[in-house]
Amino acid sequence: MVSMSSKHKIVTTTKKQSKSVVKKPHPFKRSTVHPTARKIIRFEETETNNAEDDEYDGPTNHIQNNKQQLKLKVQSLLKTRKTLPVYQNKDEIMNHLRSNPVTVLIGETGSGKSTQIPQFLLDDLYKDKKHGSIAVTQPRRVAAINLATRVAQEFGCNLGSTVGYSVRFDNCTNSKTRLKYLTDGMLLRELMMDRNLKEYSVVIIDEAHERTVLTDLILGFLKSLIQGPRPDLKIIVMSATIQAEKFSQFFNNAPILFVEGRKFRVTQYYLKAPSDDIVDSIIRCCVQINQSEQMGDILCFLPGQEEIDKAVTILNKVSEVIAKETKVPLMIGHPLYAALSPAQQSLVFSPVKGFKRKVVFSTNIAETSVTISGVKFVVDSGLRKVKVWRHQLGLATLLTVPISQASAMQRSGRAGRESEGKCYRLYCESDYKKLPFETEPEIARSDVTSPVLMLKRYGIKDIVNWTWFENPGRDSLIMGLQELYTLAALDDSGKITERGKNMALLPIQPHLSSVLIKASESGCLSEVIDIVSCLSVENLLLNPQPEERDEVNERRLTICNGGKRYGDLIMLKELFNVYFYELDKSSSSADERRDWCKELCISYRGFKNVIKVREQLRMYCKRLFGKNDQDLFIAEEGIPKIGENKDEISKILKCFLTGFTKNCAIGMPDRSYRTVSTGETISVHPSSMLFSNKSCPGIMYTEYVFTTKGYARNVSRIELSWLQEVVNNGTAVAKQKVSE
DNA sequence: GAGCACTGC
Repeated sequence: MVSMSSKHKIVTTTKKQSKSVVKKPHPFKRSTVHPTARKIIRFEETETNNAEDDEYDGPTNHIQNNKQQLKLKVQSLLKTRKTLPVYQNKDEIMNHLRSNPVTVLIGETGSGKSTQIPQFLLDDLYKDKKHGSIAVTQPRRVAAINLATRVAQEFGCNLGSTVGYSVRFDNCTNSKTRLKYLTDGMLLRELMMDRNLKEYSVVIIDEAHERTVLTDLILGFLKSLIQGPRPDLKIIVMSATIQAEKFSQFFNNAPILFVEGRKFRVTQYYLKAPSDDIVDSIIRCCVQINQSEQMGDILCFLPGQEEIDKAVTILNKVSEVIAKETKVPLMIGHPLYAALSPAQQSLVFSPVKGFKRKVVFSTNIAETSVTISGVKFVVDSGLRKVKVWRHQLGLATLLTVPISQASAMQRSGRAGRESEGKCYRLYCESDYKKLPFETEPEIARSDVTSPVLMLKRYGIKDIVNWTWFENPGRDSLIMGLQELYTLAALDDSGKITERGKNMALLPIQPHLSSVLIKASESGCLSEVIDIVSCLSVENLLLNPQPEERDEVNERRLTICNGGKRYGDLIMLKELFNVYFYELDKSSSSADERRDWCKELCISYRGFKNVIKVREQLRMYCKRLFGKNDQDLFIAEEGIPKIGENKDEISKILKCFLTGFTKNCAIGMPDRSYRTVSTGETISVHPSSMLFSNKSCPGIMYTEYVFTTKGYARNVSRIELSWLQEVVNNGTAVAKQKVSE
């Protein structure tokens, strides 16, 4: 038990799952777990696997049940609720929550904090006939939806009535909603529209320990609210690990409550000497587990796709040989990372049949976002990949770095969800002790242009001294402010401009917002919306396997005549046109579109998201710029053929140039490119349409990434005269704003 | 001739 100073109240809980309910597993037989334990884990799970995520496809017509059905469901669920640690300590917890404006609640996995506490508070609201509703924020969409669904059942209402949720593209609430689960991005958006959050009497920040940029921002806003216009607002910070002190101190030493969860013991094993080949070590470890341990699946954490693909290939080769020679289970290796198609991802959830053992090689995705049942052994490389933003250079670097102790704990915990487990750490115990306690928060290594714009939109004058939960640092903030000034979102005095206000409301990064606004002034909004939509969807263009790379490139080039000459932005528009107009107009089935995506190695699911983003952007543009359907739909008469219209292409690319003036490089006589900002050499990324085209006078790119060397991604050809034009106009805009 | 973790509006 954790000991804390007297100001902190400790709530211990009821008996842990006793050993007696877990039958001792027979060697090489899947261990049996007490049915109650399984139930709790399943019901309490706030996360879900990506297979379900794939099923989820935007606004859904949720099943409406009648009162009798709802009541029956409530009764059947109540039994399970009563076994939850939070439920059993209800009175003690509620006394604290009632008597303190801010409470930090540390609840381990399986404690029931995310489902039960909001309901207790809801009961209070009704009992006391109080106004206002409860917001519970989540870092992920799926979690918000699943929690709301579960809690609506427990509470006995239809989803979207008293209990509802709100995530991008899907608002499932009505005027009667009193308990709302929402992503932290959604709450920030609500804050922009209603600065005092007057709708709410309670705000709960769940999973605060993950320390996403958006969660950190919300914490800052909440503190300024309770110190100012909303002293009555009740705040509960929920976290899974021990960052409690930091949260407590931020909120003037708010009390900390501990609620134990239900989890099983995980034994740790370390290497005697450090490993120099992590893939080799991980394979050896799996083979060893397979030979000496009881049945149960293995989950391995590796830093990235490269190591994972390598490990899967080796394991599946080795495993077959070993299983033939000795009487051990056949190991089946599966990769798991975000860039895999949903179908490939879902393979990790299907249980293996027969005398086999599933081995999943995963990135960090399995640390929080995806839960795989049946895992009894975790093998941890102790490494992860992290994107670090260098604000001085305006460039992102992708580094492989050691994880933190908190992260190592989280990874090993994945072995103890259903029964006792084992965790093999492929590093020395002495090295473990040298690891940082906590992962560096995201905001400290991210581009803060967008957060700064949000604060400016909210009316914060002194950004550096704002109530930051974690101040990203003066230099980083000043770079953000400068960036916004160049985008004409701020004027000379640092005040937000009308343009800046619109930029803050658009659901895309500031640079792209700026491009969109320029496009609405230049009369090419419809085309630019299509391209921006493609750019804001991750993993739209997948990497072809090496053996089919040339073939896929050839196919893409055949379709994209404009892209061949003008680069990747125009290519995206050409691909969009085929997907949206040609395939649709020939009334082709979904299958045909799916095949087309497959042939070109494009994510089908990604394109569906592109359509959603496009719809949303069109709606915002109508509202913000007073555009009507005609402005937007004018290009839709007939099938647009962007590749044949030179003037149109220049117009579009010039719009992008206003947002990415800094991201340009000039062609040198030796055919290399030098950036306009620092004069450094930059290479066109080999995935670009312009990779083999060495004759551009200049290039513009939306991303500058350093891996083995500096690479420009999403590259377009530009004329040097355009650059001059835009720079002149840009200063003109800034000057005009000052004189206003 | 590269190869990139994860979210969110």
